[in-house]
Amino acid sequence: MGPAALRTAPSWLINQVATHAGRLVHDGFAAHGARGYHYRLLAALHEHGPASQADLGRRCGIDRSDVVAALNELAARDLVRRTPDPDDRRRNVVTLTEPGRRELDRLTTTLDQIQDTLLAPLTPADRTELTRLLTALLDHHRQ
Amino acid sequence: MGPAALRTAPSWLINQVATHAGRLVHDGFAAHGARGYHYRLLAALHEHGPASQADLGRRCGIDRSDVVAALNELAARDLVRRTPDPDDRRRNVVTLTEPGRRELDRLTTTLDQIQDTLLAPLTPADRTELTRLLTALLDHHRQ
DNA sequence: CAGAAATCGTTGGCGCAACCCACGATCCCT
DNA sequence: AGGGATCGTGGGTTGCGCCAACGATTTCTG
Repeated sequence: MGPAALRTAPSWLINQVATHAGRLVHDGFAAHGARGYHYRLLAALHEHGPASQADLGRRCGIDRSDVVAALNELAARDLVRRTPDPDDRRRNVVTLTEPGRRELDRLTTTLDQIQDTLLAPLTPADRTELTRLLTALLDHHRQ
Repeated sequence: MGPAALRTAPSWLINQVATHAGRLVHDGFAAHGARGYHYRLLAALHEHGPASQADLGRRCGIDRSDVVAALNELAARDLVRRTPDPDDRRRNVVTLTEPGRRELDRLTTTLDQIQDTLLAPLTPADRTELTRLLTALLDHHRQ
């Protein structure tokens, strides 16, 4: 699959692997009625505590407008609570609920299993090496 | 950017790097009025010669219906020619035109430069290693 | 302190990639 | 002669990443 001129291009390889990984994550999350944005938001809330929507967006690298939609869906399932911020009436304070924390745990478990599936063909040393290389790329291309 | 729980997950790292790479490719191709599908189709035509649309789709891993749209755009710019197949009237024979070959050359040059930009922080040995690891993942996840 | 500038939540939109389904036309195999 | 597969095409959907604009509010600043 894919022209030979591309099969050796790292940008192509990365894209293909990312597509496969994305399918795994998508399917795994879909079984819980969730998607990537939901997990990111729940995880960010769990790690740094309640935050405004704009802050959440910055933490997760999600656009403010997309945060709105994802939070609507999370709030509809009571995984998250939106409260007006008394100190700044422009803001909402978003809080992780107890069901939200449990759902996050389930999604995290799913995600861990996916890592194993994804990295199945690699030795532990190779996995470390891959992480190192990807991290180096990411750090460099992040200013 | 991104919850800490994700920052070490390979699926996340791969996705982030793929997003950066995708932006580079997108911008580079956009300067030529092209996108990923266009390049893939042109490259496949150049490598294996004329083909039916369905064959092209299989070569490139692009859905038949998406091949139609992309070929419409390529044909409108005379980069590709669609001819009814005399041996099978269901099929079109898609051919790379001379302008198409030249455009492919330009896109290939652009893509090569992008690889350098993308892999800038890695030593030659690291680049080889990254390619090896990604290829291993890709091979494994194709049954 | 008043007015300008920035921020926040929200709505609505765009593009790309990857899919799916259904149709009529055509071909292939029994 | 039929049934089943294949082909091109048109119509959708989803996820993710963006951008523009708006009214409400807060902060900065002159």
